[in-house]
Formats: sequence, structure tokens, C-alpha cells
Amino acid sequence: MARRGPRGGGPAKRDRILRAAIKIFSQKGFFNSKVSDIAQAAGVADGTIYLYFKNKDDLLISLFEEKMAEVVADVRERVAAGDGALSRLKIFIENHMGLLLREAGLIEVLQVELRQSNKFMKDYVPVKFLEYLDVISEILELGKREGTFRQDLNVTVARRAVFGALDEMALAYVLSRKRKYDPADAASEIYRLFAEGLCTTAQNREGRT
Amino acid sequence: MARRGPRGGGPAKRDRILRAAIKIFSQKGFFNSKVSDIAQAAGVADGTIYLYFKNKDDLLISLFEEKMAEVVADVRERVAAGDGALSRLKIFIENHMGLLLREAGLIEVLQVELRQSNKFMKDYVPVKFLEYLDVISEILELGKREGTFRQDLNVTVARRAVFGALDEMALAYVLSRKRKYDPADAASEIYRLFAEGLCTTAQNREGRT
DNA sequence: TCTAAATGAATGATGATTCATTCAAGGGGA
DNA sequence: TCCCCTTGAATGAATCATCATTCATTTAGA
Repeated sequence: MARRGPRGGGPAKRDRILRAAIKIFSQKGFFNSKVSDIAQAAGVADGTIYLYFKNKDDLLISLFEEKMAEVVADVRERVAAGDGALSRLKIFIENHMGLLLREAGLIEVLQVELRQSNKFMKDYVPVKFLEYLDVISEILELGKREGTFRQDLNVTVARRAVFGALDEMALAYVLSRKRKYDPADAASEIYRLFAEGLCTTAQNREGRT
Repeated sequence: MARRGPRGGGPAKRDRILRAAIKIFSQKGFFNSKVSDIAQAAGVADGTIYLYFKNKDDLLISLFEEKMAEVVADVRERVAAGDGALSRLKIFIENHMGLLLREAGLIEVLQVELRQSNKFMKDYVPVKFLEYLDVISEILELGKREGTFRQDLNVTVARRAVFGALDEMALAYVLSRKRKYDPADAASEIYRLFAEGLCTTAQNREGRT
């Protein structure tokens, strides 16, 4: 019963399909991808996909959740190695931008499809994505406890601001065919931006509300 | 020839269609919206839409460009009233979050559809969106000239970080049905975040790179 | 009456999903 | 060792609904 697949198939067939879906969705977008394209890319018959996934939507959602779970587990581990909130923040930011190179296809899918799905799939709650945001919260909370970050920092807003800044940079990278900037450089700029702010000196800051 | 429409139609029919499109797209998303839904919402026959727009894609793109043009012109005017870079930045941020209340439907469409279109409509360049980013650049450049902002600030990265943070907050607002936060509060938090950074004191900042 | 605008039914393509059929691995009997 | 069976996996052609788009016809202002 737990057969590996007659045609001596490689690793689990389900995973082949998931990989193929990432490839096709990242190239054409969810709505422009045909199930038969994915089947072909996976080297599988159209109908086979329905043995592993309920339907096309389920394929996309499984992809989100399963792959994001890996990303979250990975970043958690990396961040834990950092010493103090600033160091951890730096690691988080560098890791996020690094994903652009390590997991290009996945990121391209997340970038453009996650929003759609959040908004229009009636009952889909992006659990794993929220966990990713939680990692940021934890860093910010640590910073407050340590006294590194302002006590009046609004974590709910700040974590989204950090994520949003990263996400937008990643989007710019993904959209520009010419790859005109280096993700690592962008990462260090963004780190400074949050750590130091835009201003030159503390004086300027006091000047306004 | 420049008839107003037999049925004593209201303002320009084209505009009625554009408004209807915003409404329908914001509710269901581009791909799930039928042209006939839009026609119905506009009080117009299906075919009429094709008298004013080349096709469904063109309808979406016209919507982006024409409505964004209004938004850009408006924010430019408001920002110009600010005195100095920090004041202008504050106005920009407040205006962006304010759009959530003033132009809810439009923002919902932009939030989720602009990315898709950027990525998958082969030759669409979101000119008006880029102009919106330019408004941020201009503020940042001004800050550098004034000496308010760091001389080594990377404007290309920073403008996207600012936009990204705002966009993400707006998204969170649009997605949460419960409307759990006030856009105006979020605006002031984000302003402080960029103006002051995350840290408590200058000392902490110097500590790391 | 003439003309441009508007209509909306009909067309044609597309593509998700189904399901009757095929395939092949493992087991048991000779 | 060699052959059948049985069974679940896999297949992919056919189905069927869904729209975007067209265009012959109607409408009403000038």
C-alpha cells in the first residue's frame, strides 16, 4: 500500500506536485496557471493532483502553510542565536532578504498570492504567516525588556512596519527583472533605518511630535 | 455626439463604470469579478463597457492610473503645505492612512490587485504609483538638504521602507473586519518609528552596526 | 430621418474536475 | 521459481459550467 509509485518516481509524489506548483504559480500567478500546467511540470497526470489535494485552492493553501512552516522554523532557529534584540533584529532582516536568493520561487508566490487569498478565500487564516509576524514581536518585546527599545513602542504597529518594509523591498526585487540592487545591502539599510531612524541627531527628534 | 446618455444618466457614463468596477473588484477581486457584475452595478449593459474600455484588463488599469493620479495630485498639494521634511513626512503618513477612510474601495483594490498586475501584465508600468513613491523621495531629499536626515540615508531603500510600512498597516486594516485599530493612531506610531527609530537613546544606537 | 450610443443574447474558448479504465507490485498457491 | 489475482495508485479524455467579448438590432437626440 505505501508504495513509492510504479514509475519508480523520485521523492514523494505529493512533494513533486507542490514544487511544480511553486514553479508555475510564481511564473504565471494563481489564476493564470492551469492545473494541467502543474501536472505537466510535475510529470504527473492531471487527475493525480486530485488524489493529493482537494482542489486548486487547496493546492495553493497547502503550499503556503507547509512551506511557510519551514521558513518560520528556520528563522526562529537563526534568530535564537543572536545576542540581544538588536542583534536578533539584524539577523531577522538579513534572513528575510536572503530568502530572495534561497527560495526565490516560494517568495514570488507569497508576495503576490498571499494577499489575494487572505482577502478572498472566505475562511482561510494564514496561521503560519501570523507566526512569522510573531517572531518579530518577540524580538521587539525582548528589546523593551532589555531596555534597548523605547518602552512606549507599540509592538502591534511596529512589527507590521518592519514586515512591511521588508516585504516591499522584496517585492521591488522580485518585480525588477534587472535585479538592480543587492538584497544584502538593502538589508543593512533597513536595519539602520529601524535601529537609528531617519534623523541625524537626537536634537532633531525632540523638535517635533 | 457628446450626448449625456439617453436614459438621462447621471455624470459621465464612463465614470459610473469606473466606480462600479472599484466596488466590485474590491469586493470580489479582479479574477472573481464578472464583467456583467460590473455592468449591473453601473446600471449599464454588458456591451456598453466595451465602448469605454478595451477589455477587462484595460478597465483595471484605467482605474489604477486615473484614480492614483487624483491621489497623487492631492497628496502633493497637502504635503507642500508642510514646513520642513519632518512635517511633510508626517503629513504624507497621515494622508496615506486617512485614505483608508476616504477612499476605502479604491485602496482595497490597489492593495490586492496592483501587485498581481505589476507582475503579470506583461507591459504594464504603474506610472502613477511610481509618482506616489517619488513624493516620498522628494521629502527624504529635502530632509537631507536641510540636514534633518542623515546624509548617508539611502533614499531608494528608505522610500520603499516607508511605503511598505504604510502599505502593510493599510492591508492589516483592510483585512481585519473588526477594524481593531484607528488609522490615525497607527499613523502617528509609524511617524515616530521613522523619525526616532526603535531605540531608547543615542547610546544604544552607537553600540552596534 | 439620420446617426451614434446602447443593448443584451449568442458565441466560443477555456479549463477545473470527474471517473471509467489501465497499470503494476506484492502475495499465495502450485 | 513461476503465475495469477487483488488492490490501490495513476491516468487523461470527456464533461460541463463559466464568462469575456462580439455584433445585429434598437433607441432616442438632433
